[in-house]
Amino acid sequence: MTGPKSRRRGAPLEQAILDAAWDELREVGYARLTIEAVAARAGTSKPVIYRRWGGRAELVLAAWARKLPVEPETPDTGTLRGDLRTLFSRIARRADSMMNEMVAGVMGEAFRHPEVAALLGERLSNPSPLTGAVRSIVDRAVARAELPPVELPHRVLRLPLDLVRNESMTCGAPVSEETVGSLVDDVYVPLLHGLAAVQAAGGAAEGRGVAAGSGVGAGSGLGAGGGVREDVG
Amino acid sequence: MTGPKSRRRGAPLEQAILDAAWDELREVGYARLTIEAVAARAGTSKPVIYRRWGGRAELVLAAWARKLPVEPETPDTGTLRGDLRTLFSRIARRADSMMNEMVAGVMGEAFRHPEVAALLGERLSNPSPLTGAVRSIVDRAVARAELPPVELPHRVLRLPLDLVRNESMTCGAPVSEETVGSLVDDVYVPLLHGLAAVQAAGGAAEGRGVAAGSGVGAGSGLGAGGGVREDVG
DNA sequence: GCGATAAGAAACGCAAAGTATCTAAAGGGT
DNA sequence: ACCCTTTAGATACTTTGCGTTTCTTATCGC
Repeated sequence: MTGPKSRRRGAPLEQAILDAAWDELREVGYARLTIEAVAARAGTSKPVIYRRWGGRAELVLAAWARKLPVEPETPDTGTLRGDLRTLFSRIARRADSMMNEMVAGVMGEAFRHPEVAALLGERLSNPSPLTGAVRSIVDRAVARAELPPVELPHRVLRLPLDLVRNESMTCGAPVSEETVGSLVDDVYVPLLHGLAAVQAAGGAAEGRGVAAGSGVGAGSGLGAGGGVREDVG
Repeated sequence: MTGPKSRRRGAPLEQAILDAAWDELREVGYARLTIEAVAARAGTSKPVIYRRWGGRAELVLAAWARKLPVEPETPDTGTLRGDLRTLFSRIARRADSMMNEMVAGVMGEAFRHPEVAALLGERLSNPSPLTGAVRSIVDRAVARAELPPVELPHRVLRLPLDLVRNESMTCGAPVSEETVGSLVDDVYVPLLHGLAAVQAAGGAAEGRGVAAGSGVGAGSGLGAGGGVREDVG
C-alpha cells in the first residue's frame, strides 16, 4: 500500500474532494452539507478546501459542474404531445429533490455572492442537451404536419426545464404526472401552436413577434405600483 | 411612559415580533436573519419566539402572511402586449430581491420540514389578485378583438408570476426590461393565441386541450433514463 | 538532495441555534 | 382585593459549524 502517510496534491486531491462533496450532497443534502464533513469524507481537512473554494456554494457548484449533462435520448412516441410528456417526465425525474434542494440552497447564497449567482445562472440558462431534444421533437411534429413550421426562441427552448424546476421547487415534492400533463397540455403545446400562428401571421416582422409595433406601455412607464410592494403571491 | 417593566402578551406581542421579523428581513435578508436579532428588535427574547414558531422559516412565513396581497391595479394601455408588459414589469418590481431571497431560503428549509413546504406551496400557488388582473387584461383584449375568446386554465393564470419568479431567482438579480419583453413576446402572448386556437379547433374536447386522445408515452412509461440522473442543466 | 509549495492536523474565536431555568408581571376567576 | 395560573423576559448553557491561524512534514520541481 501507499502507506498511512501518502499525501495527494493538485488535481487528484481536487477530484477526491469534489467526489466527496457530491456524495455528501446526495446523502445529506445541501442544507446539512458541511465543509467539515466533506473534508472528512475526502480524507483531507478544511483548510485544503477553503484554499480552493469560497464556501459551500462554490464547492457544490464545482462538484455539480463535473457531472456532464446527460444527453437525453429524444423520445419518439409518434405524437407531439406524447413526446413532450415523456420529455417533461424525464426532466421531472432528473430534477429530483436533491437537485432542487441544492439549487434552492445555492440560490439563497447567490444573493450575497455575485460570483455564485453568475455561476448558477450560467449553469441554469444553458440546458444545451435539452434544447436539442426539444428542437428534434418539434421538428418531427412539423414533419408530420402536426404543427406548422415554427422557429423556437431561446426562451421557449429553455422553458420546459424552467417550468419543471419551478414546479418542483415550489412544491418541494416530486412533480406529479398530472402536473406534467398540465404543463404540456395547458402551456407548452398551446404555446408552440401560438408561436407558429404568430410567425405565420407576422411573417416579415421577425424576432419580436406578434403585434410588433404596438408596445404602448412597453418601455419603462411601468405605471404606478411604486408604493407598497409587500407581497407577490 | 408605560414604565420600563410593562410586559406585552398574546396578540400584541405576536404582532410586534412579526413586525420585527419583517423589518429584519427587509434590512438584512433571510440568510442573515437571526432569531436573536428579531427578538432584540422586538424587545423580547428568543424563548418567546421559539414558543410560537419552529424556526426561521415558520417565523418568516408568518410575518409574510400578515402582509395582505396587494391588489394590482389592472393596467390599461390599449393593447394586450402593452398591458402584459406593464403587468409583468410590476410583478418583477414587487418580486424584488428581498422577496426572492426569502423564498429561496425558505425553499431550502422546506425540503426538510414538510409543514414549511406546505405553507410555502400554498402561499405561492394562490396568486389570487394577480389572476384577476390577468383575466381582465385578456378579457379586454378579447373585447377589442385582439384575441379570440379564450378560457384560461389555472396554470396559465399563475404562469406570469411563475415565469417572473423563476427568472428573478435563477439570475439572482432584478429582472431586466428585456427579459420581461422576452417573457411577454416569446412566451405569454403566443401562448394566449395558441390557447385560443386550440380551443377553437378542439371545441368539444374541453379541459385537456389539443390532441386529446393521443397520449402514447404519456402514462408512466417514461422510457429509459433510469440510470444516471446526475445533471439537469 | 535542496528548497519552495502546499497538505494535513489541531486548535482557535466567533456566531447563532436551540434549550433550560428562574423571576416576576399580567390577567382571569372568585 | 386577592390568589393563582400563565407566560414574558432575562440569562446562561451546550452544540455545531464556520472560517482562520499555526505548525509540521510530505511531495515535487530543479
